[in-house]
Amino acid sequence: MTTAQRPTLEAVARRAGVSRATVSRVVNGSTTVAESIRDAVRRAVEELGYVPNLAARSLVTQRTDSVALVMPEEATRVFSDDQVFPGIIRGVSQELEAADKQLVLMLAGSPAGHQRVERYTTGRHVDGVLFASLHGEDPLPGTLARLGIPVVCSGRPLGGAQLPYVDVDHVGGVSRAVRHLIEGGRRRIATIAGPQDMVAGIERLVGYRETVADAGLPELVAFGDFTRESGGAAMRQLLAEHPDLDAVFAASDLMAHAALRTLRESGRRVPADVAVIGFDDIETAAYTEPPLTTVRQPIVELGRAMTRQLLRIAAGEDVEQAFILPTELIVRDSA
Amino acid sequence: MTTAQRPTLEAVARRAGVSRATVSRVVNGSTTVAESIRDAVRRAVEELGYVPNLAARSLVTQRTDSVALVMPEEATRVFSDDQVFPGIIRGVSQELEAADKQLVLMLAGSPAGHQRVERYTTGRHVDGVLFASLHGEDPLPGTLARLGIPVVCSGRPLGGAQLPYVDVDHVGGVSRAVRHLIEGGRRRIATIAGPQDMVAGIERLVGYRETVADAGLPELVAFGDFTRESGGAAMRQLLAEHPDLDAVFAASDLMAHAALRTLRESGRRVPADVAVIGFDDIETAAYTEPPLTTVRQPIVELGRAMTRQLLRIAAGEDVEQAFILPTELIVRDSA
DNA sequence: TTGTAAGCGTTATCAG
DNA sequence: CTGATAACGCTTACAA
Repeated sequence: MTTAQRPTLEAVARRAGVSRATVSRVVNGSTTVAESIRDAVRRAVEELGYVPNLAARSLVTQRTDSVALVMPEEATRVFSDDQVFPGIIRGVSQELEAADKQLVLMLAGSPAGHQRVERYTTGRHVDGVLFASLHGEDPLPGTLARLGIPVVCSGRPLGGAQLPYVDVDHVGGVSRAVRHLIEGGRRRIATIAGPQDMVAGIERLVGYRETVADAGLPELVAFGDFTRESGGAAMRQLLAEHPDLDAVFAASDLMAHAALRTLRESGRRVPADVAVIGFDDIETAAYTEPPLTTVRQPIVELGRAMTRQLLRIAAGEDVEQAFILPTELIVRDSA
Repeated sequence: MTTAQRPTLEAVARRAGVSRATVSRVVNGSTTVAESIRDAVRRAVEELGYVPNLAARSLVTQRTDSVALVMPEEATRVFSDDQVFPGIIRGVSQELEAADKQLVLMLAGSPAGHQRVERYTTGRHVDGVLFASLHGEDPLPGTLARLGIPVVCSGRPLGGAQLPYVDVDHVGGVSRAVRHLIEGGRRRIATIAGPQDMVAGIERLVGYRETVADAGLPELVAFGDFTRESGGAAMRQLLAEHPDLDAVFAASDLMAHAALRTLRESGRRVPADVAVIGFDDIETAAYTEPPLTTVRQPIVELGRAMTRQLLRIAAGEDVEQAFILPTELIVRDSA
């Protein structure tokens, strides 16, 4: 260890011939410092390569200038080629950078991981916590909120907790997609629904159900968990149960992708025999065979919006409990 | 703000009827504490819901128990459906969790972002820094190493710095792939190379060049930047310049995916007319049309290996400068 | 084995 | 506008 002693405020103060307090003021941009002294301090900081010790600072300010982003991990999908989580990370990261805060990423898959997250976040080691897409009714967000720690979730928290969240308009997007199928003359429209322990899975199914019901069409439902593998299985099940289906809305692009392949293997042409629409608009969607019509959700923007809300809460502002971003139907060749 | 005063060591000490030092010992697992006292302290900790203040702790220990993972961001590919970066994040995260350290994620795209990273990491706010796939000759890793801050890179650092790194066997993997093409009777084997300011791009091209040269075959090269879009353009260029090519090795699966589509649009059949092999083995590879033969790299393991090396360095151990993980050819239908 | 006490590097509160 | 000085919560010699 080349313990190149880092310069402290003290060192800078000596060099600049002022007190620690003054250096602190300059470093923190206080305006009540004489021009000449400020310059001298700045020079000393520069020459010594002084960088504030954040631990010392946060010990007294009670802030850490860091924010945790908690993601469920067990699901392989977190980092499969689904771009949802990476997109959120990116949006969060952008917004945090603008606010000069650090992103602490926590994957909470295993029970042990979940405990770790709990200990860390309840321990006030971060100024706020962002939850990405929870499964089931996780009590942690509520607990944190009760402790006064700023929290924002992506997706309405299940279990009825009144926590601020940001989400996309699932129902509207799905409804738009299903209506597109109906307008295209489809009458036996099936859906490959997502997991029913996640808001995204639940709401997209609601959107499907409402829309086919409004049109007086039957419900043809199979379930998946957003992954390709599950999508393929669900598609096979649908074909077995309803060989005459003429359209499928899949609650994720990955499932839609697998459905495309399953349909091809079963001898169906897309979209001639069966129209397919997905949800997400991942990059792959434009490259499937045929290119996938899908519902785009502004995922990076979702991450940014979550972060902005969190920072506002941390700053003591009031924010609306729900913040919903629009979705958009991207029409390609599959429907 | 429900400033529910968090209990401090002091509070626990009072409650347990011992000194702060003793509580500290128990909390940190010192063995030199009497059984009975330990239990009493544990109970007090439990009852008060005490969680150590990390800032205070790191102020005295000079450790932060956190590690930074720096990734270039400007490239859209960081969070496109390329699974490289997410995979690394996951591996790093797993290993860090085992070591009970936090992951601080830093995207260093813009010059401003890069500066932020520099300030933060040189400021010793983390116990070590992991660099994921740098572009060009970034001086930062070397600077940090000189400051005595543990550093590990993914991929041999360009510019000749003697820094510890972990990488996969690019050359071996590509060589294996190209030989597979040759064994399949291909003689006009082209490559869509990656960016030449990244080790992965450089080494994969080297692997191609060496192998075709050994076989006395011509070099047919076009460049991309690992993205789908660039892969499509490169494929078109190759077809224009060498309409008689009978195989393509693309330095990334995304580029291979786009090549597949471009070949189809040009009326070529894969693999009948042109065989295609990619690199990465992203999940999508199994779902392309036709399914993509590719070189698999153990990307999560890469993240884990980087982290393990970093932790060893931080613990004062010596580590080998290069740690290379094997790659594997996954044969599907495209070649 | 346990307690005392001295910092760790900042910021914040007062005087001056 | 500037400088002492007291926290902030914890670890760690050193004593007892």
